[in-house]
Amino acid sequence: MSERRHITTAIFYCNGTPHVGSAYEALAADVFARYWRRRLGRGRVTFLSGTDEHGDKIRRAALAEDLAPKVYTDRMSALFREAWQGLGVSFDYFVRTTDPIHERFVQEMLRRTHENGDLYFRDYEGLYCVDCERFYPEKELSGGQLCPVHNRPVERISEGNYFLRIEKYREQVRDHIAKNPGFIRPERYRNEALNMLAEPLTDLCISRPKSRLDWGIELPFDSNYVTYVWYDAFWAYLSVPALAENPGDMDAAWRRAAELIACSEHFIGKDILKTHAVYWPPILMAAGLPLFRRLNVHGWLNFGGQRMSKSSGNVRDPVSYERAFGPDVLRYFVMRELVYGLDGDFSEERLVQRYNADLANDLGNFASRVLAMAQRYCQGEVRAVPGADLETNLQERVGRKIEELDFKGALEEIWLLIAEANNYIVETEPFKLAKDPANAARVEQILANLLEILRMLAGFLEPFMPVTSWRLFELLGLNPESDAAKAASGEGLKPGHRVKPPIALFPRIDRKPAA
RNA sequence: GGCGGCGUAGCUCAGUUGGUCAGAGCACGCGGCUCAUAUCCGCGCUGUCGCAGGUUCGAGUCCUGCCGCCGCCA
Repeated sequence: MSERRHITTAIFYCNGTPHVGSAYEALAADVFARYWRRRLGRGRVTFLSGTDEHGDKIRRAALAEDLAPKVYTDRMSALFREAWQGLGVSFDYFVRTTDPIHERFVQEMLRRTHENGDLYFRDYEGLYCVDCERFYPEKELSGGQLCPVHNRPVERISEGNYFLRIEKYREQVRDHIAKNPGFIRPERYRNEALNMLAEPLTDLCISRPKSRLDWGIELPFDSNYVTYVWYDAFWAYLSVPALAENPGDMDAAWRRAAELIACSEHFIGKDILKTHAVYWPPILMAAGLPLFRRLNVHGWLNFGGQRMSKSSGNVRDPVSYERAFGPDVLRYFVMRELVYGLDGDFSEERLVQRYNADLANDLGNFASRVLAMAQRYCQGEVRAVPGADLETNLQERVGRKIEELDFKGALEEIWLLIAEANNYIVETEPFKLAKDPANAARVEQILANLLEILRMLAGFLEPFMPVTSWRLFELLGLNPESDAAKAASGEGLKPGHRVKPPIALFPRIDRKPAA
């Protein structure tokens, strides 16, 4: 089958540093991407993240530090890229909206949309909030002339601008959502989207006059204007990967973009549901492209019960957690603790609890005791063919849960296997049998089975905990690259294979480390 | 103003279409084992499932009202 997936995180607006909330999104998308890579093969999956670098707010932030916008965004964008890399986020593309390739693609899109006749020019006068980068109708303003979001004065601005006809596509979009239950998920967000599409839409203003703001992509048909930042940013999902293979051939790139969007799984936060459920589909249609495959909407990550945000000052640097607790720990925590789609709470105390209970006591200790026994009773050698009676459909159950975005449930399934395996040790008592040489064969069989379970665990864990998975494969004397792929298949350990002595993968944390 | 969600053991939460669903994990207590990171295994513990009514043979599970949080739209 020619099934493909194009998985994207939001294109992060880089006027601030990455925090645990944005990391959560990148991590969820990464688990999903890693899962599909194993399922479909590397060549059939692309995974993209990136930064959104145009617009007034960025220009002002740069100005405040006395920097040229591009110099400023070079720096900010690198922070995101490095943070994701530090967390093991395995993107294939990290797209910057200031990338010349992206800009070229956006201009092509503008040309096509213009030719299709869905752009028009008109004068517009309204009350504008610089921070929101949008106009407000008078009745939405709070306290007379204040922006309802930022509580600061709006400016009256009159200017000609280009608009995109989106009301024209509203019925079509609504039908699509109504007829495709999985298109927006979880379902609560699908219902909200349908609600938003119940009333007529105001056409989207997609330009800014250069006289007011020149930090943007120039319209190919009017050099006095640049695109509005939102309109530009959506296309980061497609621009660079579409042009990557055929830098010179716009028609080929356009066909590639059509393929990519049709298999796109967007991961976004609920704050940008409207832009993605209501605006993005008509924008695509106006450009003559198919719709994306799915929108996967997640909730907020609170910190100690409070909304995590730059303004409340409780943002945390996600990478510092990896440094303090070790690789994969933040990944494990947010995937295991939070229900995708719902708001969740993040706290260091919970993280330590999870770490000790699940990682140190269950997973780490299990690996340790199995490898120790293999060493002590079999000199680190596999001496029997692992039993065929081992759990076989776990693979399927875990996979289904990941596809449904039930990351928490998938991990619970995996931990059930650890519990069963621990139980198996208690029931069979290999450490007792080993005291009598007559039981050697039985002990060797039990250990072969246990090592095989460890091997399967290493495979199941890879999407969630890539470093841990890697280490487990190494401890098992296997090659993380080549052997990981067959982890869950029947190709298990063979007699004669040697494994290594245990190391403490997750040392218990007795006191809170200074993070 | 309109629409929607949430409120279940000390803590964090699961709970499909109404009938062994009153649950899981953590924490706590007792017992077992000693291969293992004082880890593992077994048993136990606490709840009027926000409040008040209603439908039903039977309701966390449906309906109404109320209280307390929180979203979205306008």
